[in-house]
Amino acid sequence: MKEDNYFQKVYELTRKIPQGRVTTYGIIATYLELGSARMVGWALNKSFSSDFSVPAHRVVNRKGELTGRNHFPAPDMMQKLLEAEGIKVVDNTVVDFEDVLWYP
DNA sequence: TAGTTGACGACGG
DNA sequence: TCCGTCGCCAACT
Repeated sequence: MKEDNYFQKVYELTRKIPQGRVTTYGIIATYLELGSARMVGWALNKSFSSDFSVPAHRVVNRKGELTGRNHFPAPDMMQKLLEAEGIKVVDNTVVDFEDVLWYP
């Protein structure tokens, strides 16, 4: 079990996302120099199997859409978690996306 | 060992 | 402006 691989870096950065804020796969990929946003999605997918403490619901695509909700235990879990933090979600998309967007 | 998949992003028509 | 295609790179089968 390597703790210093890029998967762990994604988890660590995701945990740093403040409550009530969101970020995108592309931002994480660029910040960690992963080379591809798909790697971030893959890492977060695996995060459910390795570490449930990763707030993956705060990571969306560049449009602000909750594309990852289908990979949660419940499809509406992601939206409920975001709304619980004060983020408005309509039609699986974050309202005022740029306003709540967080940069590392 | 090689091919396919995948929670995306950028670019072109 | 919207839709389709290509590229990214590691994990899985």
